Amino acid sequence: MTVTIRDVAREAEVSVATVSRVLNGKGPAHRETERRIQRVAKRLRYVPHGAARSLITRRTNTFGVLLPDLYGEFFSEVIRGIDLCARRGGFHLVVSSSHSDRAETEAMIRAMRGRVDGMIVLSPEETPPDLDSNLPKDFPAVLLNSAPLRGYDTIDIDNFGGAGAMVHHLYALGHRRIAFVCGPAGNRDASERMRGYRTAMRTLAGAETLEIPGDFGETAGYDACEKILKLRRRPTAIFAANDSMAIGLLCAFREADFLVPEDFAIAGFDDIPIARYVTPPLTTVRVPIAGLGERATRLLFEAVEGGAARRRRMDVLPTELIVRESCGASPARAPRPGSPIRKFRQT
Amino acid sequence: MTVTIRDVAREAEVSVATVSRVLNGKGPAHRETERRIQRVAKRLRYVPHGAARSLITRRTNTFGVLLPDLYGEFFSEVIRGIDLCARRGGFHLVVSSSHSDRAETEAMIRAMRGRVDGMIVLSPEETPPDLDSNLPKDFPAVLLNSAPLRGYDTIDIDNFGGAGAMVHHLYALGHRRIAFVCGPAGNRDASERMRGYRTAMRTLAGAETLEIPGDFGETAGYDACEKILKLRRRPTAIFAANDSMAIGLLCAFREADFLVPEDFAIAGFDDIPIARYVTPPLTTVRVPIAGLGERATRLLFEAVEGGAARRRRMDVLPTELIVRESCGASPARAPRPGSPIRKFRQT
DNA sequence: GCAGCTCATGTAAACGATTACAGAAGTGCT
DNA sequence: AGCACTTCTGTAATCGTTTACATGAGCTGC
Repeated sequence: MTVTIRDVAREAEVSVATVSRVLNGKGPAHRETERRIQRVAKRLRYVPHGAARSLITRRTNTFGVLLPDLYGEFFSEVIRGIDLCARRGGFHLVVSSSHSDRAETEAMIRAMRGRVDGMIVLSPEETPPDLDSNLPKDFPAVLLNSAPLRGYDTIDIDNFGGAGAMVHHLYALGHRRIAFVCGPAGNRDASERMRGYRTAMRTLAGAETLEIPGDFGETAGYDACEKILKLRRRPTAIFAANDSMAIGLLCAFREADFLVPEDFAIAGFDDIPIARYVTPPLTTVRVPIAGLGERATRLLFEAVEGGAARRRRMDVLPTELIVRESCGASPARAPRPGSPIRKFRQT
Repeated sequence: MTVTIRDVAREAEVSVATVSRVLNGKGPAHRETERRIQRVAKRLRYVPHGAARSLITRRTNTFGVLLPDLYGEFFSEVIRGIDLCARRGGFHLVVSSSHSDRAETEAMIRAMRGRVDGMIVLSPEETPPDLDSNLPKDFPAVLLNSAPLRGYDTIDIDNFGGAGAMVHHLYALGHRRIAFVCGPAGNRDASERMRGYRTAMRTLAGAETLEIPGDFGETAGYDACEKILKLRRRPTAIFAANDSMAIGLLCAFREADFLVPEDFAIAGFDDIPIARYVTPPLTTVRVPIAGLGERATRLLFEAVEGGAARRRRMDVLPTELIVRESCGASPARAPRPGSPIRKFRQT
């Protein structure tokens, strides 16, 4: 049906071995034969069959990436980091999202065997998927945003420290009633951020805790606003467990005609690219998202080359407090005289 | 090295054929044998080799997706649509971004042969990549956002019509000097949108055209603001060729203490998810982004099943004008009395 | 005139699965 | 007994490559 190396060989009146050698530039070949083979291959539109090739070479030059979901800027940035680094090493990517169904996730992992040389698994769940029973022994894999798992490299973010830093920042600005909009239950990033929030709040004199449920989506932030406005004793600052929810909050407060940061300080977490472009620009905790993907990929390259004996790594990437305007702490800008916003500020 | 079906067969004291049958649930098998094989397979951590399997079955259950770049919300939405539809049909995805280098793009296309059953190629360039010489004859492929290419299904967006609709909307709001922030040169979506802008402007009495270069990135929008403020004769409305640039504009005008929509009306194109959450919510042209991916995938399924004889399709998806607040035309909301924003509005 | 070399090419064995076909064993029926 | 039939299992071909090894031709140098 489709044209194979045999067809090229027959047409060019040589053996398949010669065709293979010529097309891969290995071994010696007569100038004339070479040209003939190239010409025939082009005419027949011959494209080598990847599966067949990687079956014999035991190399796919491909990495697998397993994500919980492809939605949102966070994941797209992670993939971007991975892709950048992978292509630099001449590798392709198989991306699969698993929709947080455990059985499906593990089925996907199995399906990658023989198609990829290594995997990056982004598993935000509290307990990482069972790689051991779904992958051959010593299969190179790196876990992202995950609890450590023996036998595999893991990369984690300092969610705990980042959340603590943000709480201290808000406290230093004079806020005492600081609400926290939680992430989804069972999500490790979410629970670590919450733990950071709680721990920090406990150490601060006069700090009043308030936790509002959420799920990392813009809508959850939007809904949280309503809940907050119903309270008798409203918080003065709201710390969302991620930027998407913070943006939802921003939007909701604007619609309700409240001002940020004057009426409420709002902070996020992640520093997704859009965060600096919203109004007001979002104070947040920067997570080196693309860097995360890049580092994972580098580790994976090491794992693929290093073999089984290699020592596993367990990195925790630092986060960084990014102060913009949504909490009222940015360095004062001089308003253009006579601009409407100036009057507004004087109100 | 890694465990194969032979190892399982040997350990379970049966032939490889039996192991294959049992593990795939095909053909009859003794209860006892079945259990034994399952047990051995689990103990040995046997995972079938994808390449080997798909070599003989001539099925990979995988689609390839070729993107120009993984950056930004647009592409992540497209992939999401594709993924959703593909997984519904039990298919995986190989995603590759090609960084707008033609040679690399075509190398990627070739590399997919034998690894995927079909491809979706998102080629925003003016001239689509040369699929014919890089794919076997009759290889199923769908082109997205592309000029029609014979032999392949193509899906396009009504960029021209959408841009025209936006211009008419702005004109109807009283704007006459309407600037357009262009997309990157050589990009088809960008040039079609520009063509729509120009054509519409030409038909409208008193409309003054102004074109500012751009590249679809937030920064380009940001920079466009500066250029506009330097003009003696400033436009009253600015139509950005995509939402990212519109968001950059929003941010820049806010920093320069101008008001949107009071001082400048700003419109975008795409309706990326974040567009309704920025301040003010962005008036834009909705492109059914995820739907685009979904439709492409459905076509691809058809192409894979339908074979070569199948008639190729050439769809153009409609766009929709989404009126929010960034052009001042939204249905008036009643400001909460006494809210600071109210005073501000009266200024 | 032949060993020894290089160069160009062919032969055939992998790689790890699936599956058509055949064979063996058991059962029921005439 | 013999036959047909079912049920289970094994043998071996196959998918499309790569590559170790063999082969043969042509050359050099003695």
